[in-house]
Order: sequence, then structure tokens, then C-alpha cells
Amino acid sequence: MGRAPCCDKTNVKKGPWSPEEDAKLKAYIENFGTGNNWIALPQKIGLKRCGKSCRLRWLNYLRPNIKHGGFSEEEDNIICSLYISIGSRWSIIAAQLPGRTDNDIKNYWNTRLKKKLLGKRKQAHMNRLLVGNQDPKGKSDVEDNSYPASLSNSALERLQLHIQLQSLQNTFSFYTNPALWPKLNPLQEKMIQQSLQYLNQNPNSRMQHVQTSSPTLGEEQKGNIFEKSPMNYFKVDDLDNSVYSPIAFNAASSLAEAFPVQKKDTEEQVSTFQAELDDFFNDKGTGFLPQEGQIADFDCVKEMDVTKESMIWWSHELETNSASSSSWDSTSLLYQSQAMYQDCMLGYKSQ
DNA sequence: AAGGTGAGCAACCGCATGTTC
DNA sequence: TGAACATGCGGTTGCTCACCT
Repeated sequence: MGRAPCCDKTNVKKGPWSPEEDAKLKAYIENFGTGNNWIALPQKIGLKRCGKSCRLRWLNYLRPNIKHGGFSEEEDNIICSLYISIGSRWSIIAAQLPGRTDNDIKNYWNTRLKKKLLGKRKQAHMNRLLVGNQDPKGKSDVEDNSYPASLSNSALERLQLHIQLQSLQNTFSFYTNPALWPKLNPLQEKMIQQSLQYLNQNPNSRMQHVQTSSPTLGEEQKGNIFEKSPMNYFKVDDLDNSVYSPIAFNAASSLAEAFPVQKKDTEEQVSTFQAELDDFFNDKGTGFLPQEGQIADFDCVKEMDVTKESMIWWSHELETNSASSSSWDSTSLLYQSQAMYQDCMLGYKSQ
């Protein structure tokens, strides 16, 4: 048995509202309020409209202090920032912008802001390609310190781009809101998170994927290692010395399975790995889906005691958390995400 | 001038959640 | 406690208008 319709569909008017209808609705609500019953309201005032339609019309157009169009730069920033952080939660975004409605913001985003933002990304990408092509020495960007393609300093920036692009595509950002992480591939998320954290703490570092025949690492390296991995690890060089990163050592072995590199680190292999890693983070090309055994190899997963059941539970928790707008402070999130957005945009401007 | 196309936007639809009885 | 109903929300649709050919 389906839900009973909220009104008699055959006896209600659809389509644009006439000025007379607007006037009737506005006058009634201003005088008597909605009476907390939108369904009954149209009958009371003799409108052949669905109650939901009346509500929408009032909220989006007739209620006082509604602003239409003319979004300011500041409003653009707020919308973009929040969208990157929380996705298409238009009502929450609208709550940060007095006088704006969720519908208005949604339309504005879909028709203009999204294009504007993606246009900047595209432009930045094109700029990079142009710079690479114009290099007179014909160096690959692996060799060129200004454009290192291995997971170097720019990896941070690139990972951020991945995250933000994925946020745009998936309407979530696990970056600023851990409660939202599981919506994406948790392995990718945790690895990115760990990588970002480490690279943030070690701004001079370069990160490479390294495979070694040595089953263990030297004593001098142990202090920098969370956990040994017999064959694969991420090697992080900063300018002063080489350290071995606490980044996803167990992930490295699983990654190595996904992206086998047979010999020790040559620039070419690092470059290849880099490209493959790109694909990995982009969910394309390799189509890497970890098997159960592989999942257990990720230290991020170990922390979570992952089983199929817990993943399901985790997923459910996410849905619950993300569905409840009162479960987190959207204002603090706004400041947090605005800073991220500003960083991102500054990054584009500097290119 | 007429037809095609795409952008912008108002409104609708269906689902999820909240509330009431 | 659960069914019925009301409300809120986000995705989608379809209309209008401006621009292009």
C-alpha cells in the first residue's frame, strides 16, 4: 500500500503562480499564520493548490526579506566552502545566508557557481600542462623540481585537489568532516588523510613508493617507522635527510599488490607508480577493489577492526550522522571549510 | 526573420524524517 | 508501539527567454 496523496491531484492547479494567488496566500499568512497545517491552508483561502505548493511558494518567494539574485563574492565563497565540506545540504547552506532560500542557492550553484569553480580547476590544469610542455629541456615533471610528479610537496596540493574534486563529484568532503569519510572508499580516505597529515608536518618532504629486497629496515630508520613492512614502504625524503614515512606502511604492501613495481626506485617507476596512484585515487584505470585480506593490511582498517558487519554498521552511522543537521556545528564547519576553500583558491591564483 | 540551443529558474515529485494520536 | 499524517529536503523537470546561426 502506497502513501495516500497529500491532496486531490486532479483538482489542484499546477504551474506558475498568478499574482492573485500570491496575494491571497500572502494576505492570509500575514494575518493568520499558517496554522501549522499547510495541507488545510489552501482550502481555507480558496486556492486550488496543493498544500506543499503553497508552502514552497511562501518560503521561497512570498515571505518577507527574501533576496533573489545578485549573489555577492562573499556569498559565493560561503556557498562554495560549505558545498565542499558538506555537499548538497542546501537548507544548511541557506541557513548561513540570511534572505536566501535553499532552492535559490541550489539553482545558483547548479547553473553558475559549479561552472565557475570547475572552470578555475580546468584552467589551472591547463596551465600546468602548458608549463610542462614549454619546458625547453624537455624534462619530465618528475625531474623538474618545480613540478615534481612523484608524490612530492605538490602531492599535498594534488591530494587536496583530488579530495576537493571528489567532494564536488561525490558531494562530500571527508577532509574536513571525518564523520563523512565512509561515504567514499575508506581505504583511499584514510591513506589520503594520513598522507596529508604527514606532508603537512613535513613541508620539505618528497614521497616515493619504494620496494626493497631487504626484509627489514636499518636501525637508524626504525624511529621513523610505525610498523615494518617487509617489501614495500613509502620513502619520504626531506631536504636534510631521508626518513621513512609513517604513512600507510601496510597500505604500501597492498598498494604494491595493486600497482606492482618490480625493481628498486627509478624515476620512471616512481613516475609510473604516481600515475597509477592517480588512477587509484580517481577510482579509474586499475579498478582496484581490495580483497578482504588486503583490507586487513591497511593500518587504518586495523584501527577500525573491520569486518563486513562493521563496515555496514559504519555506513549506517554515516548516514545517521550526515542526515542529522543538528549533530554538528555548521557554523564552525563554515569557518573551517572557508579557510580550506580560500587556500584552494589562493593555490589557483598563484599558478 | 525563423528555428535551434542552452542557461536560468520556478515549481513539482518522491522520499526521509518528525509528529501526533 | 506503530500507523497515519505533516513537513522538510534534495533531485529533477519543464517553461521562458536570450543568444546564435
